Amino acid sequence: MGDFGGSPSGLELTIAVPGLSSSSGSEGGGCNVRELDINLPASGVEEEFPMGSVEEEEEEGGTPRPKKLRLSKEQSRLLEESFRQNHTLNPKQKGALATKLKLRPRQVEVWFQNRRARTKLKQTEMECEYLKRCFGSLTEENRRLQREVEELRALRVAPPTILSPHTRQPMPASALTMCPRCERLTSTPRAAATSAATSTRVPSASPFLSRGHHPSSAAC
DNA sequence: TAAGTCAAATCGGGTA
DNA sequence: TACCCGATTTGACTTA
Repeated sequence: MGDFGGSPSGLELTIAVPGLSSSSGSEGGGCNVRELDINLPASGVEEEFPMGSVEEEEEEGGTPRPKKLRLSKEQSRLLEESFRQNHTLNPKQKGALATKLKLRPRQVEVWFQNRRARTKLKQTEMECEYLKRCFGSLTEENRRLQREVEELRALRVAPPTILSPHTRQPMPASALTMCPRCERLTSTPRAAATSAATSTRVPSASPFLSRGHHPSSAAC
């Protein structure tokens, strides 16, 4: 069971979560319940209202009437249909629907309340799943950035002397920028030129130097 | 047959 | 006061 077209308990979900398609579903695996048609005076008890109606107190010695209403498929279908059109009912609609379904208005009202609750619960579950996934990817991203920070800190402890690729002169770290595409350190020709005049450091290799980094990047 | 699931119904509080 | 909502209870039904 478990979809809207046919299922009495299918949930209509409209959650707007990127990358999530609303999979309604599943629930009520056991809705192949015995269709006790509460509208039929089968047990000779009720005509208008199925159970718990105001006027019917238990008649002694009679066949025990079902204690709990199970809506027929047709009733559920009509209720679902009307729920799809409107998630709340005004008193007029409620009365009309109740008459149509041969239920008490209160029962229609309760059905809509429970239906709204189920919809909300389902939406909350889906949001929860989505947020879990967000948390996972953000944790991963955080780890990656932490590693990067540590690597950069290591560079600061023993400041590398980087040769300008343009002038072959050592340049200060302040003249370096990060290429946003390939995430390597690089320098602008202007910075390299100015650094050439001031720096006197001995060259050493750096794994972050822009050797072979992305050539078409703007920062490169 | 006990445990689990689903949905109808109830209860109590908040609100327009 | 009627209505809604969240929490809870209750009973029908399924499943392991």
